[in-house]
Amino acid sequence: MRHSEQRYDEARRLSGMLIDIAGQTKADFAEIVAELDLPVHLARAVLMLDEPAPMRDLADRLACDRSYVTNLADRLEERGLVERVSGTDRRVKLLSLTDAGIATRDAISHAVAARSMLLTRLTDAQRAALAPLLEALTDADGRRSDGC
Amino acid sequence: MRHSEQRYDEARRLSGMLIDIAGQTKADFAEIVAELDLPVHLARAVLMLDEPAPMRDLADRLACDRSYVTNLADRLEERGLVERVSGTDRRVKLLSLTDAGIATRDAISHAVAARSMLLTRLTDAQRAALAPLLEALTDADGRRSDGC
DNA sequence: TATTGTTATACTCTATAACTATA
DNA sequence: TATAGTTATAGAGTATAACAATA
Repeated sequence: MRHSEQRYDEARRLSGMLIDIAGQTKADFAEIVAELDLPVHLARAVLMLDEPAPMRDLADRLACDRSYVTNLADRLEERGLVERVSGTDRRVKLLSLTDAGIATRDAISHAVAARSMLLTRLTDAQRAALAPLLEALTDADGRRSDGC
Repeated sequence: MRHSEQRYDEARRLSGMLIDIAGQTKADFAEIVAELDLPVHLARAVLMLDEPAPMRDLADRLACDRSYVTNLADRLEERGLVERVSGTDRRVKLLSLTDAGIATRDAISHAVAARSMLLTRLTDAQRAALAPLLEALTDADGRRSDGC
């Protein structure tokens, strides 16, 4: 089983690095938004609200339950970052960024741009080489195993 | 701020892919070990026990509290996969794989080797190109942001 | 006194189920 | 009847604090 062990070692080494790097990426994001006093989930929701969106859509995009989106929306509203606005279908509530929410979103964007490991540690050529490899690895099914 | 937005978009796209891929890698691992009826944390601990190790070491390597390692050890022991053996320092207990534990570890290894996305979706040349990019991204500090 | 492992407990995160209002 | 959001609650996962034994 020598061959299988070599294959295992290579897979373990690479996937270990991938998982570490993704973990670092998440941790960097967490650190950036912690300075804005935001838990990661709230920050992710803010970034998703480029356009006002039904809470149900948020639940789908974050891959979590509607009840948890209610929880997130409550906390975002307490902080004055979003407002619930009614849609034409009166069952639906859209989450819409307030001015403070827009400012927060922009602050997150700029901080990520300034500090991302992907930008600070790789040259343009390296990033150009990385992108197609990641695309090859990305599941065509669009299976999102991330999220909640 | 046009330039900053472009940088942000590129960082977001790449880090999104990285996080997705790492998530898929973790999900694949979870699926493999679920077939062996093992939660991910127990499986990770089994893979770490190539050599018998003090519980404290496990806590460090898994980046979680000693009390949680007690929990993991209890569950691994219930399944007959590890034994607690005393070290020369009688405060210390080493976790040591039983024969069943060794068989389980090997089963995990082989299944990972057979099914890893990294091996099935990338050519040898692509993996060779990926490795140095991941190394460039890997934190020199060895900061482990993964774990518990 | 400091460290290992254990116990009991509490907290965070997230989901499930039941409910209301609207379609 | 089915869907959007809410509420109350429960479960998993993990940490904290206090403790016993040993160094």
